[in-house]
Amino acid sequence: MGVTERKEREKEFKKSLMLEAAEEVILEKGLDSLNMDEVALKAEVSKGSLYQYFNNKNDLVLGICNKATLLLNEDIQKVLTKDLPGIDLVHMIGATFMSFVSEHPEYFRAMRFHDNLKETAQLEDSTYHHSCRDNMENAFTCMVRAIQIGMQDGSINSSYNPKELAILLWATSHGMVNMAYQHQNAQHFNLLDDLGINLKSMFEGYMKLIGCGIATDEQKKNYDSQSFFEKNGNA
Amino acid sequence: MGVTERKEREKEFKKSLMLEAAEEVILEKGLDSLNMDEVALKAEVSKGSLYQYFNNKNDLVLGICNKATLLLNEDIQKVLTKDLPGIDLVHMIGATFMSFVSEHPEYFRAMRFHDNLKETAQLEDSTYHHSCRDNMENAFTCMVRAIQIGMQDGSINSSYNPKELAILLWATSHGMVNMAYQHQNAQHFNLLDDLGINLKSMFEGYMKLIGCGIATDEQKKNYDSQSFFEKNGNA
DNA sequence: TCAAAAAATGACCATTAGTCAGTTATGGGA
DNA sequence: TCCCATAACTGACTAATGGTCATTTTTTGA
Repeated sequence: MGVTERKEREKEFKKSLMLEAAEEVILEKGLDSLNMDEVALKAEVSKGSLYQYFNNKNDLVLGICNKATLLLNEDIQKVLTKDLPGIDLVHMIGATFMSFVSEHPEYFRAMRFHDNLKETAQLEDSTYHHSCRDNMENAFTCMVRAIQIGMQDGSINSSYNPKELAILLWATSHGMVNMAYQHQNAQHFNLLDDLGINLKSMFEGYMKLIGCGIATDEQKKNYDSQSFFEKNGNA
Repeated sequence: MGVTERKEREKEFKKSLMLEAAEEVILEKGLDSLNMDEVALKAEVSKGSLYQYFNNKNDLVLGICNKATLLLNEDIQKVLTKDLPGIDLVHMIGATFMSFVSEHPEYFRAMRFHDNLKETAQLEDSTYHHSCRDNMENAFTCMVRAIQIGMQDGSINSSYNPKELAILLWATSHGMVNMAYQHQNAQHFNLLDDLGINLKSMFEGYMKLIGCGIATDEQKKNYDSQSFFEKNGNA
């Protein structure tokens, strides 16, 4: 028969239409003023139908976050296929994240929404939570891989622990991307206003910073390489 | 008489009581489930009174953000009074931010709320918006000063533009602080779970990163020092 | 053609931000 | 001390919106 399979496909298709309607609303009015009645109207279904496909409003937004993390993860994985020194892969992963957010601000909003929900207990009743988390973990693993490649080919200082370094790069690049997002999307974000900003070259500045550091050579001997994580196994 | 002055003081005092009530609610239930009825109840005033002191719910949260930014700014300014090399001042400013967020998660939430509102038009009808912005700008200026001091005393590489470097450090340290916040406050934030984390030493890792960079010496000659901002004045 | 199952609907409910007409408290002048 | 004008306070009310569910419509397979 294959009826159930066909229904499943149709269901997924209808879901995707509803997600697209929601994305449009977010692009137009922002995530804060997303409301279910409007999504239903835009998707040309009733509110009740909407709730047949999504558990609740959070679930709907996490559905968008799921698309976002899938897309980002795909882009980042593609970077790892390139035959380049590890440091360049790290660079490209960061640049990929940067342009992803610039091109899809509504996806970044959905991803921040997911981060915010992590503070609450409401995450469990979404079908998308685990998928979003897995996608981001996968992307993070790509960063670790790029670092490991760099340590092997001699382009990245191998005195770091790869995963620990990945965490630092993950956190700092999120900070950069977030600032870029705000500069692009927030009317009241003034920090960069009195400087002519080119986001691409600001990111290059970031890469230079983590590449070379800010200390003078005289200072550098004061730094050592010990891990910043507690060792679990010792007394 | 001084009656109006006294009334003004009393009004400020009552405002502060209401803000404290709101902070308690945020600490207990999180910012998302903050509701005005509960704040009114906790502050032992009617809802109507609450709205006589604050324009709306956003205004109330920005009132907390105002306290937060005042406090943070005060802490950061104190750092600049120390007689230390500039690089150490930068270090201390970051560490100050880090422990501020760790000790006052509800204040950090309010600050993120403010950042989020910057994307909307709703900011104008808050009395606190400009104050919050000024406080953060002030803290940012402290970072610039610390960098300038470091360039003069030879502890920071002076090939950077101080303000541009401050922006990079501002963004990246926000990223670090945000990750630390999530690790401490979000049940569903798993990224650091399989590592024993000590936030203080993770921050040291960050300082080492921006201090020394990640590249090998061989790689470093590939970086140059050009500004990442467009020059405004040229053709 | 028909009955059972699945899907869709929108009126309805509950919560909560924000309002406002009416009440109470305050302060200064007679 | 009384009185009234002003300021402060109150909570019932409205509007908006997330979420539900009894009913209707559509689909399916015999």
